[in-house]
Amino acid sequence: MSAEEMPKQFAHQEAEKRISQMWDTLQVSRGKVDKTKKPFCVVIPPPNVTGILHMGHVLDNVPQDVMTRWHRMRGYAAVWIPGTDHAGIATQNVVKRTLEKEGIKMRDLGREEFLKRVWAFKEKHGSIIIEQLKRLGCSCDWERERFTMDDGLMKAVLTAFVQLFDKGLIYRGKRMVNWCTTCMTALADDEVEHGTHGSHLWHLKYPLVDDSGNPTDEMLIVATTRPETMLGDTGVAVHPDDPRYKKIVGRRVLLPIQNRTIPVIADDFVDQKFGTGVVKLTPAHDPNDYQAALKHNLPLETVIGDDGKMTEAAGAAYAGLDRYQARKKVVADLEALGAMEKIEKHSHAVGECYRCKSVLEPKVSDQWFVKMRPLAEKAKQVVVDGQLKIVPESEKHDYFHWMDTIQDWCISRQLWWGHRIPVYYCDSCSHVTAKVEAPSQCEKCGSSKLRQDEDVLDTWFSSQLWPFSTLGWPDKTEELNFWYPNNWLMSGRDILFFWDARMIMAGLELLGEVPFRTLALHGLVRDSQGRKLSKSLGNSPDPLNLFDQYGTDAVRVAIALNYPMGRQDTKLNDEIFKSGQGLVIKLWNSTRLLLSNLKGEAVASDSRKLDLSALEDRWIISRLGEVIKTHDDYLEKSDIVHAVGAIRSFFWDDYCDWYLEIIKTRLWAGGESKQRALEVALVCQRTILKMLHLYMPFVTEELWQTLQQNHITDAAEEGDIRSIALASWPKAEIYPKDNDAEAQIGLMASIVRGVRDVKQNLNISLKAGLASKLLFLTDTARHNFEPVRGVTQTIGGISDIVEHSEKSTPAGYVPFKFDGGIGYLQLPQDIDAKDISSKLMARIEKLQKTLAGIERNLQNADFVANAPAALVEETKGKADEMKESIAKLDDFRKSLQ
RNA sequence: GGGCGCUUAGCUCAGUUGGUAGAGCGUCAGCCUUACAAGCUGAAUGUCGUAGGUUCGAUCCCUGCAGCGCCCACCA
Repeated sequence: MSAEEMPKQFAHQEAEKRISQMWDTLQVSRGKVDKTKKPFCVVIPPPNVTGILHMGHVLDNVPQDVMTRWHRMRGYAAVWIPGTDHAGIATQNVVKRTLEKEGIKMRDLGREEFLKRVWAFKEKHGSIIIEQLKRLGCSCDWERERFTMDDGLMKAVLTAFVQLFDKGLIYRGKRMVNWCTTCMTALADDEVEHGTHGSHLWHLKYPLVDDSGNPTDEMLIVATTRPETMLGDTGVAVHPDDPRYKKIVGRRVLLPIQNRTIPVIADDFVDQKFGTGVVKLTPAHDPNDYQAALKHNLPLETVIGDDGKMTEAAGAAYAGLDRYQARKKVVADLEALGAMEKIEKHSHAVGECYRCKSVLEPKVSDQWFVKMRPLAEKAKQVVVDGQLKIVPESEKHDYFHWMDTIQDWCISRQLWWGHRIPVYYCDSCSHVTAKVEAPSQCEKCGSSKLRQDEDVLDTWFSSQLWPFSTLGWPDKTEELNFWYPNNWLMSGRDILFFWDARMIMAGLELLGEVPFRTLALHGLVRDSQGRKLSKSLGNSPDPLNLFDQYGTDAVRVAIALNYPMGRQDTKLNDEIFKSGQGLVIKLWNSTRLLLSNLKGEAVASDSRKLDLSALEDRWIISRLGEVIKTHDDYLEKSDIVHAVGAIRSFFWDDYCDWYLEIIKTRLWAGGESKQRALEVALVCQRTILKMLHLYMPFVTEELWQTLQQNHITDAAEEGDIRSIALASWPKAEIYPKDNDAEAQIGLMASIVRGVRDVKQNLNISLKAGLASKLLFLTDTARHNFEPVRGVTQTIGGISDIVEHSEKSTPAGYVPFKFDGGIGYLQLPQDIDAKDISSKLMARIEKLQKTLAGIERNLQNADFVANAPAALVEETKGKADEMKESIAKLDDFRKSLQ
């Protein structure tokens, strides 16, 4: 594609597809074990296998792609491993609902048949999210794609279970767990979301009974938020020190409706100040009550079943009723009996299922648990001693707190879709064993009557192995040896505990080493009103639509520039994507400018040996070296916002607005000077493309290819030029820092801005070539000016510049301030003196205000005495300069009258 | 209930050895200047949440308060 053919715009839709194919062909994202290189490994947070791409994925994956591409270009043996998660509850529910639409009930189908359906569903939908990640431009090694239930990972999961089981870190126990009546499974504690609900506090009257069991007139009032559970009450508790109730401890009350008597016990878990200070005890349906019942030997009465409907034990009138219908009926029945003292408004936190949002029931059942204490200690230590870095550091607080207060992890789920727990029970001798391969007979008694546990493992049990299971663990593969620990992991801070923390514990326990060196956390994206993105609100933009509309590069760079690092969340709006698109266009057009000046000629340069005889060339090259360094320093700290921001402002402000404008005259003039300008400009352009490639892979590849086709080469290039993704990362050190050039161009820019300011204010055309005089206040400024005299005239639209050494403002000239001096611009004849005068007055007043502030400081003896001498000097200088400017402006204003 | 974070221009947010505040967007004014009007040039705008403290000097450090948000938590 030559300059003449270069389209005016980047046709992103067509180009992205073509470029993706090219990358596939060149295998740019293939990661290979190469011991001559440094390893770099990132594993993707595996999206749900049946999921579709949403903004959360974009947020997770853009920085991972940036880091992977960066390391690849820097010569690391980089690999980014993709894959998907079987997502137990979520996937099972999706398939279950799909079947229900066809009138098929999961339980009727049976376990085996149902699982066949889920696998079929997975085969059909599993590749969608992977294809979408490709569209996002993710440079994953697609040949290494894994699935948490593929054969290798299945083996890893079972091995992990068996190892932990054999170490005694996994045990089975009867506990009160969180039960979802919709998903019909137990959940771990952190799978519970707490929502505050407006509800009521019902005060029920339980009559005390006399010795022969007959109700008396003495009433005990109990307060409850769940009146339906009273059907399963097996006791009533008061605080042992509560003077109101001390004397009734040990007596019994009559439970209304059920008409049985239950004991009054004393326990100090009761809060005397809450409600009436009397707590009804429903051990089967409340964790506190359960603990109290264990202590006081109270029986369990299960009145709510696994499906959320009342059981037979609730009584014939209630059995089969939904728990909320039962609540209404219990309240009505108690009122009819005169057993309702009062009903108060009350709001309280209720546990909800993180998957289906239905209110959870506490339920006593046999479940499998992981002992977390010993694991947590180690996991905490590696962060304390810096083996594992958490970015931003502020997240450490939450991490430590979680580790400190950790409870055992319930890992068994009453689901079918997942890794079936590899535990075998012997029906003959009751021996329990865990094995990776299903045993055919009991290892203890030889019996063949073995039963495998019915439950499956929590999805997160397999996810926690991801950083090493994807590398082949438990086998000792060369990948595992080379790429473990991973270098960097990015995740939303919402899964810090679900996933990140558990990977750390699992990695330490099973491999004896941290799973990754750096854990980078990001906040969430919200809509323009600050609300969470959700399907139900309809405020979640479909990333694929955004890719179509703005181009994938625009979306990626917009996200990078607005990245919610750490704690803060980021609000999304169309503006950021539009400005991302603006950057794509700017990049495109800057390349067009250079190519249109080539006229098809090849430009072979060597970025190590540029002819930098022109000042502006020295300047931009100096700035270029600086920005590479700045960018890399930021990325080293995982600070993607400032990293990409540094390139953006270099590209737009320094390179486009100043450098390209300055060299235009050389480009038009032709000759040797033009050739040198092109060489320097193209070195910059190519370097900018490389740096922006991390963020905008498609358009930079397209432009890179265009440069290649135009035979624009760099002898210093060390990478594979067939794709920019394989090219070598720019080296800051080959671009000489030039402080003089920076000071000189800085001075030029300052004078030009002053002239433009005057012209704009006086409604003079920017092109009008007016004469100017300059009064230098420092020798440095005088010295720095000579080399930029020509450029200043050209860029500033100044016909002639002479030095002015007198104190007074020359007649017919208007003064302006620049860094290191005062300039005077010749005034055209035809200007409105009155208008200018008032504008000047306003400006003078503003300056005087600032000056007053500075002088107050100087007049303060304490400041002069205590502040550093250099600062005092600097402040004095500032005050003098400002006084000078004010005087000049005022002289000029007077001269107009 | 406990812990943490945030509060800076109209909006979204930067701002570390404490020295009188910046960007992008928006607004206003002027430019179709032969890469880009999705562009260029310039301008306006702030008691840096509030009340104190430390200091010569506080957006920055300390304390109280208010508002907002997040995480954790078995108060029926």
